[in-house]
Amino acid sequence: MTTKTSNTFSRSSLKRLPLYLHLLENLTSQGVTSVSCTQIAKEFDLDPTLVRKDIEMTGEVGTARVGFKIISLISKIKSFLGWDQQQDAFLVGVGNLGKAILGYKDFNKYGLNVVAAFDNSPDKIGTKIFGYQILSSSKFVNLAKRKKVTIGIITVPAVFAQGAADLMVEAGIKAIWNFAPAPLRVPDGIILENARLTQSLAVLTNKLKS
Amino acid sequence: MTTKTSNTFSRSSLKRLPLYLHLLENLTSQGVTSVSCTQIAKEFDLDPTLVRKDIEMTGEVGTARVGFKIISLISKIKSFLGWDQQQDAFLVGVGNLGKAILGYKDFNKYGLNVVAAFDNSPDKIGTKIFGYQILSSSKFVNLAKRKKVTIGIITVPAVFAQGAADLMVEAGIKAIWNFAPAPLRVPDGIILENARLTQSLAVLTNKLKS
DNA sequence: TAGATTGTTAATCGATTAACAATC
DNA sequence: TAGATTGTTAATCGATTAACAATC
Repeated sequence: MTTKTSNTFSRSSLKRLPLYLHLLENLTSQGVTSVSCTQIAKEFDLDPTLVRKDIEMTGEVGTARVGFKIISLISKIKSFLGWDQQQDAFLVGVGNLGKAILGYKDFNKYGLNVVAAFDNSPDKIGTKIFGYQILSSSKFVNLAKRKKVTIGIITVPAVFAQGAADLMVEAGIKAIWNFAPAPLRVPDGIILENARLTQSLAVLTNKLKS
Repeated sequence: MTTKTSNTFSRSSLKRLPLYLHLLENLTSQGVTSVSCTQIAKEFDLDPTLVRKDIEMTGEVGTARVGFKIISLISKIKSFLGWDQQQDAFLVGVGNLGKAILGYKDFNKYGLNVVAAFDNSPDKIGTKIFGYQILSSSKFVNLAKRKKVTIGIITVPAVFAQGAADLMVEAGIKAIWNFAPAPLRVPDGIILENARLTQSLAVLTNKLKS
């Protein structure tokens, strides 16, 4: 097999990997050392072949009749997701959701290292939240360039979201994790990942109605 | 066309509707009264036919050469998503994320009415957060039954998530919105919607790595 | 009218599932 | 060895896109 140059994987596959990872870590803590696709699949009501293909994507190879070595599989998934090393991130918008993210220390297990938080409100600038000194958004671009920050997190209200995204693009940020319920326009080459709670809620409330 | 008895719609379609809704509301506030699928599609880089099918799902019909009446379309989408009336919800787990949800007043635009919040920690029980009196989890089942609450929101740490879900099922809750990064087991018939931030983050960090 | 857009059917594409030989 | 499981190829399924007649 030749190595693909443009590795683009399906969202669906990518989103299953954290589930597997969680299970694998639980199994490890129980002393289990190997696992089969059949077992993983049963846990999440998936087809074993699907799990096998997801794992294949990470580069891990198994052993017939035995399955996969959990320790090795965990490390392959982490490295495939980029969770084996942390990327520096700046957060813009210290409202309730912004605060929640600042307070969630586990993100560093998921490749994310929030290093600074910004806001426009004079009430917030200068205060400290979960150890983060809140900075004025006007300092964003210079600081992000200087520190070569790669990820921007947007937790501002919808109307300010595009402005925040523009700042991030200007600052040379490579990926934006957007929590604002607004459609953002970013240039080609900038990775944009929307984490819109209302979309998830839409699925729930629609099903509830039926 | 006969009316389907078991209306189950694709997640992908359902998740696009809130995007359309947001745009339509913006257009309305600008005084625009009608819109075509082509316009909507362009806004989100989608195929116009896809948008047309999504809209068809809501039951709205358009006019050839003119498009759709925005006011009517908005109301059809809202009603299709169940956002034209609110469902009562109880939240369990008043950590950072739980607080953020309690503080986000806009959820009532999305069919969700958070009426009470619960926690296990004696430090939190009895305190007030964003106007919500924090109650002991031990009161959850009785209160939820009495008030006929339909939605449960789980914002506890992963290890307590299954316990919270079990409480909710016992209390006769119909749908669970789960923010804990743990796989939950619920009986058939209970709607489970996972809002897992780590899945979204996985897509972002993987792309960043390439 | 002319032509943009709807509504609808057919084609394509990609993800999931099934089948099966190889293997430990 | 026997048989469970991997790795891989083929079939299916569902979502997206293309094609096109009807219509305002």
